Amino acid sequence: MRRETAQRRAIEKVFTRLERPLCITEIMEHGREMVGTLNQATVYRNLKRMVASGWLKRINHPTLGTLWEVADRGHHHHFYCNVCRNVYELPGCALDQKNAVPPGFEVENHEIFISGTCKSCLR
Amino acid sequence: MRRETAQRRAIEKVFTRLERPLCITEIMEHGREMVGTLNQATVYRNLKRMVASGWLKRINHPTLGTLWEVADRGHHHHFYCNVCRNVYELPGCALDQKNAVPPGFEVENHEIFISGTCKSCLR
DNA sequence: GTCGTTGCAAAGCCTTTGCAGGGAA
DNA sequence: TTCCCTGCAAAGGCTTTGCAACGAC
Repeated sequence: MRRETAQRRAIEKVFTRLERPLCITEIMEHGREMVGTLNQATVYRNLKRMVASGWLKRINHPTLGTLWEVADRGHHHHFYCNVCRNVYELPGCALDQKNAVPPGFEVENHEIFISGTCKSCLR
Repeated sequence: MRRETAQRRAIEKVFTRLERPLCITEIMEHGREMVGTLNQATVYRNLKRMVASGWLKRINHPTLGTLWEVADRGHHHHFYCNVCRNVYELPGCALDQKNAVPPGFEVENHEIFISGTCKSCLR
């Protein structure tokens, strides 16, 4: 049976507080503020379980490498600002599913990564 | 000055012959058919130079990890078949650029990875 | 002969795994 | 008390780097 531990609660809190996709370093840093002894192996093990349970989603970002985010946010994609290096969640989906693949192909899944300059950095 | 070597020519030939995105293992295997002593460090160094020179493009595929492909094929994206595990090049681009990002954001680049079942595997 | 390139081995990241001790139920 | 979970250290992939020898020019 699954057990509640301070480490697991800390990791969950990092995600619910920051509300954005996070890399392992960010998860470690913020998690250690709550549990000083928090170990990377523990974090990886918990992330893996949280992905398996469906609570988290693992993302392989072209620029930022591996990120994790809470899965219950509905279908969306990500924008990476080359200036401030923040990741923004893009509402909705701009993929034209009908013309995405040649006839006869069946789409099951897709990922879109957009990069550029965000609103604040453009001003 | 850049020098022509058998290793470099072999790597180039692997790409021009196979005409598809390749992982390091495939490049090594096919390259060794031409240069038996071909070393992985050599391949990585050359791939890096070929990307820097603009001849190759490095792709961080969500499922397959790092792939390299010849860059001069125009804008396109990739389809991964979950059954036969092949990567297909998708002609054109099904991204609705106008509605892709919120107003005030500027798109510079984007990548789309679609997965599903290909035509042959559906039959 | 010069110096860019290679092969080999070692090192560097990121992630996983083995193991013994610790703690939740 | 049970046995899941943690911390630590080691190991496993993938990629890069240091170095001496090689070879293109």
